[in-house]
Amino acid sequence: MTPKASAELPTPLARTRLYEQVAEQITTWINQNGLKAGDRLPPERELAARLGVSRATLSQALVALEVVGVVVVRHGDGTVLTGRHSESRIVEAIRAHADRMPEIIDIRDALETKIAALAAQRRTEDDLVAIDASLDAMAASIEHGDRGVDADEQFHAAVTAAAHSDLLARTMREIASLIRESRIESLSQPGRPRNSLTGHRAIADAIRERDPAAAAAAMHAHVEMVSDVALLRDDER
Amino acid sequence: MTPKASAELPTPLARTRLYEQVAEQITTWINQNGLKAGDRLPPERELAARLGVSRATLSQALVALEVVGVVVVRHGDGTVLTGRHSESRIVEAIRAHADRMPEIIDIRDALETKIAALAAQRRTEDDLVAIDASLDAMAASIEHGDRGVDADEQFHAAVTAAAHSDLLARTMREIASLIRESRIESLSQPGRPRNSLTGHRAIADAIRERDPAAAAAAMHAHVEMVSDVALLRDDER
DNA sequence: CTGGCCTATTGGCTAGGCCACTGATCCATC
DNA sequence: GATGGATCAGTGGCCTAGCCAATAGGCCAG
Repeated sequence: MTPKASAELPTPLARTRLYEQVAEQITTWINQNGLKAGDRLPPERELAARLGVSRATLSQALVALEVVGVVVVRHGDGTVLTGRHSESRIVEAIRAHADRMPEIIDIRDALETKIAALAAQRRTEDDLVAIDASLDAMAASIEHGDRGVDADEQFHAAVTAAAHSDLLARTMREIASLIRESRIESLSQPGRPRNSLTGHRAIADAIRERDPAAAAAAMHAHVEMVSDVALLRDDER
Repeated sequence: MTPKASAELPTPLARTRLYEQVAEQITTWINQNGLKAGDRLPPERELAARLGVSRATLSQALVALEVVGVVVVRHGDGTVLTGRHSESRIVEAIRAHADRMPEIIDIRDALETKIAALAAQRRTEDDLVAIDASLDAMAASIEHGDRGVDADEQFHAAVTAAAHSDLLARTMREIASLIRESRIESLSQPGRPRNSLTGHRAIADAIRERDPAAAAAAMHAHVEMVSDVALLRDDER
């Protein structure tokens, strides 16, 4: 059988489910009206009527959008749009718990310490150049009275790159936005940026010397230092 | 503001929607029964009845699982499992690179070492009981000439729970399937299960003694030991 | 101004039902 | 024997109708 089947005649036929179309319509509507994070969708009953579908179907569409991270449905309140469309599930879950700063520090410590150690073992000359550049950028930034948030991120990114581990890098990226928040808080404290820079230099030196243990220790100390701002807000740990 | 915030009163309250729990149960069930791609879920009517929810709710759960890519629901036919489970983007990316065993070990070392240290600080008596139970299970399993893969996972899960960090636990879960592969490989080597058990005991003891440094060291040694099977296949590290 | 209470609004979930699709089987036709 | 149509059981798609539960905001007593 299947004599020729030359041309692609069979055309599997795109069978879409209603909820998919509804979800599509909703996102389109959102974009057309330029709705932003925090804005509310109409009540389910109304929206369902307006779209000409049952509430059950609309509900499925909302579940889909919720899973994808476009909206968050709040019982008794309504359906609101989320900002950053697709953060990882991890991040969403944590953000929901609000003040998880201690946990963020924990995982950051876990990952960055290992990253520092690996960087010390694997760094190339190019990696070193990138790290040094970020150090200079931070120094200059502080000189300008800036907090050096960007340069700080740049440094950690450079070290992460030097570790040459995709998995670790990706995982760091997943929780990056969470870390960024704690970073800003920390660097906002007086004198913090300069202390942070000192910590960075110690880490960079250890990496330069290819000393994994020292790099890990320096990074650990750095993360600890950076974290106590969080401890101030939440001393139950 | 933030008057005291002493005890953990606020209790953000984990409000989960029913469909989420249902989806969770289904995936759990899938894993427990070792269902693979192409296998079929029971009919909606039956499954709904078995789970004690309405068909509408089950349908929402299926939509969620479909969006995440776990299953594909076919009108008139049934619900079938797809290949690549609901693995995170990280996992997918890594798996694409196939032999990333070394990286898996890196991140596992990073996370589990920290988890062990935290567990030593935070473990409750209940945690200890769970850990000991997994130890016993593994011993019994080995006695039966088994490889003790399940008990091994149980142990690590118990330790992770003892660390009391959602973020860390979730991240571990994200890469769990990756780790599982390396685990099976390792435990398949002759004598490995017994060595592994010894390592577990050392970790458990350190946690019992509330000695974070020792726990971290023991876990690190354990991960290293477990890993050299990977090194055999890939010594470029 | 605080705290308790009420109520309208809005989502959560269920029950039950009919329709549409799929696959297997049977059968008439060629 | 092969082909194509009809049928039927099983399964998902979607709907209607309705009650429950959470939220926010207003009102009132202290």
